[in-house]
Amino acid sequence: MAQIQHSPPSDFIREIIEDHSRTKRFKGRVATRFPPEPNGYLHIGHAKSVCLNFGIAAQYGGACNLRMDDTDPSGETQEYVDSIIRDVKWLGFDWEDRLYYASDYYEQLYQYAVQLIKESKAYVCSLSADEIREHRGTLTEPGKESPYRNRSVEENLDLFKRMQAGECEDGALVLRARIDMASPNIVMRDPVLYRIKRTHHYRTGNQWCIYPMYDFAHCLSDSIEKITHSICTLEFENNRPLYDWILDGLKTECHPQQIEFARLNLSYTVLSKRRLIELVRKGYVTGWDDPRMPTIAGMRRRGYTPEAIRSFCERIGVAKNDSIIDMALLEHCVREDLNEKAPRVMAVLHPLRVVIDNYPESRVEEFDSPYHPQNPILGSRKVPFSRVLYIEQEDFMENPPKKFYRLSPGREVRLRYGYFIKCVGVVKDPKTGQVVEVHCTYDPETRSGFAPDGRKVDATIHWVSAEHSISAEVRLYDRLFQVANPMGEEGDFTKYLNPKSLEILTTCRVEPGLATIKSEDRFQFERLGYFCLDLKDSIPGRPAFNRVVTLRDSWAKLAGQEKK
RNA sequence: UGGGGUGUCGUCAAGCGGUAAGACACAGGUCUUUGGAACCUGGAUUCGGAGGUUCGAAUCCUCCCACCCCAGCCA
Repeated sequence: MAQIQHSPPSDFIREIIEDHSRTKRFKGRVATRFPPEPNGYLHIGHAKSVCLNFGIAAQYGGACNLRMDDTDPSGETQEYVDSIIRDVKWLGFDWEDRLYYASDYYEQLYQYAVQLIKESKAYVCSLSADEIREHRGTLTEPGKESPYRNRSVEENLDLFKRMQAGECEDGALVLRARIDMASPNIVMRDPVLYRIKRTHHYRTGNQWCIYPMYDFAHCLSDSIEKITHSICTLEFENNRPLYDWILDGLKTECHPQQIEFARLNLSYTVLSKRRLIELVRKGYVTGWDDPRMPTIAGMRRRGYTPEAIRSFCERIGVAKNDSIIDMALLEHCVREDLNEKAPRVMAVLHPLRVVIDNYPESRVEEFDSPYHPQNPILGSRKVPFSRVLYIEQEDFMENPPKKFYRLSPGREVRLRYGYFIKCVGVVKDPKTGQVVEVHCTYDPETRSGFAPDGRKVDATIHWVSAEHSISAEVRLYDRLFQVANPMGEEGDFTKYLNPKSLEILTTCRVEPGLATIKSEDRFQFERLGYFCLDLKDSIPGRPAFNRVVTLRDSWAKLAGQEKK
């Protein structure tokens, strides 16, 4: 099976890097980093950034660091660090020994701040948070200078030391950059560099009570790690002048180039950490790894493969346009990957009892059934066949419409890997009129799947032997939201949650071979979709499967059109 | 009504002054022991709009319009 070859990715960021290579801007060196804040789980949007940063490093012979951007102790935890490490690794990337923490730079960062003060480029401000906001001005009006802006270097040094020593209340003092209160760019109006926060830090404990702000910590962390290209999302474009101002002011040896790209948006879901946390906290989903979540952990549990996610991240491209990618593309990537490598097995989600009237009561046959129609390397297994079977309720219709060509009274179909059967009667529930059992006859001459007389059959349906199949739970997942862009609609986004995003089926029957699997391997349940064993919820003898994605279904499309 | 960005098919996205790639989606068709997969075909006379420069403009210039980001001691 040929691997799908995609053209080598090219985008404006790689163009910039190649330009830098030509002009020897960084002596031809390329170093990137993926810098998540450990205050939540990674999602598919992060995956885009991970693939970009690690991908670029690999492509240009450089390295990509994994850095925890942990500069705000509230909300950051070791659990999140662990999940990030697990997820990036699972995605298939390797940072070798380059796992860094901004919190490991606190001492250096502090010294840099002292240097800035000594050069009169930063000052300690005694204004309250409210006052600072009032002084900041608005989008159209310049700000006012703080009355503390011209404290002497000595006083600033002393005050900053006291901040650090824990002599002040939270919020009493902040360290600010002395830039320009009249700047049209609000970020440059004497931004706060350090704040006092007596909060326990998951790594440094109570060692520090002052913490650097993002703008101060990030550029310097990049510089300390000798990053060449600091790739981030568009909302930081306004912050780039500050990034450069700090590094210029400190005359650091390494001054990385910040480059911004558009963050990923995906239709029918939300991709902001705030919103995802809300879904988890308020119990709309069962956790960060709920298979409906767009988190790496959720998609993994759902059954998405790292290869599919990487392929998706490559195909969506990298640009500066705000965009919403169609979820259908992600699903396509998942199908494309799973089509190639998922073994085919048979499972009946909504069982309908079928009795083969002319098949001997106690007889059992085994049909050798290949795991993959195009790839014999995957091998085959034996599937037991007997007089009583289950087929999919949907595969039988007593009064079929024109284009329905599965089983119905008087019609003949092929059982996958087995005989032709013909419907000769139905048994109905006397109360409801529902068909509860279908009677068929089989043609012993069609064991090969073909009739010696050359007659054809319109459909092939899947089945399991009633006696030999095992019971399973199957969860059918659908899109989390009912609307393509929940954040673009009126009111609270949770209003648009899809009430049918999860359907739990408890009466499914699967072929016996599935009783013993233990890994998170994915299968194709023939004609239904791709399914993945749920390690968390399976119990011995009763597996639970998550539907990764359906197969493309032109019948459903047809049937849906006729309803309209 | 400041500053920073972005506008090319339904959704993404190439294009870098020489006459609109590709992918997904969609619509037809071939094939088929999965109504799957695979394969073939179809689609922007036009690039947010209006002017201008040019033999020639999605690409250059001018003006206009729309959308996104910024007034956390979050990142």
